[in-house]
Amino acid sequence: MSALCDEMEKFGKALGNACRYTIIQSLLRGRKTVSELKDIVKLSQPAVSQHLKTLKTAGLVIDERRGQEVFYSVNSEHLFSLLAKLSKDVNRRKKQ
Amino acid sequence: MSALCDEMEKFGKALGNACRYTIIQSLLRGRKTVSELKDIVKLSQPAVSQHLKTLKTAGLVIDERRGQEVFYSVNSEHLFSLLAKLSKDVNRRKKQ
DNA sequence: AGTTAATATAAGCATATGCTAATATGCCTG
DNA sequence: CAGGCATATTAGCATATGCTTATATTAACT
Repeated sequence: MSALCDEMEKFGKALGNACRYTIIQSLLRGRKTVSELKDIVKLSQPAVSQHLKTLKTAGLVIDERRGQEVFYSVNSEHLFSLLAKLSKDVNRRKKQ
Repeated sequence: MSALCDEMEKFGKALGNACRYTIIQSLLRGRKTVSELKDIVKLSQPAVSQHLKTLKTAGLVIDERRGQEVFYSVNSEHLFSLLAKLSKDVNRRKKQ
């Protein structure tokens, strides 16, 4: 399938999990460390790291190390662009 | 997790599969029967029916029987509302 | 260098997902 | 009502996903 389809598939998979959706929602309110996210979603640290890896692979989050902590934040540009593409598709549909 | 989260999770899972995404894209261009969709995504009929069931459960498509055929089309209202919710979340994020 | 804190990675396992093959259901037509 | 389509459902299986536990990495501090 196409590259866009691939992108959307990753986007969907990222969104298609309650924990990851919660993480994105949290990060939309401001960047957070892995520990902070761990407390929010109430999962083990490795589980959170794994979810963050999935989100990063989907291009939805960005990580930035500060000393021993790693801050995660949403990749707004990419998120915007995905939403824009989706909206475009939906809005230009033929009426039935 | 919340009902919205649940809704988004289903939305994500629905989108998070190349075939289902292709099906939605096709349906956005007009309603189609299961057979037509089968030819488009090049999967077996049962596989397509199963994907359609997933999409229906997520509220993304509507089915309508006409004789022995069943026409599927996108549930525009729900799709709009989901996209609107997502966009709202993304747009009201705090700048960092 | 040794220790501790924060995070990442790996291995293992249970459950979920996505297919196929087989069968059931619903609708039309003779 | 028998036969044939179109679609749905079921069972079974292979692979993917999401966790846990254990271990590795990276950075700060002494």
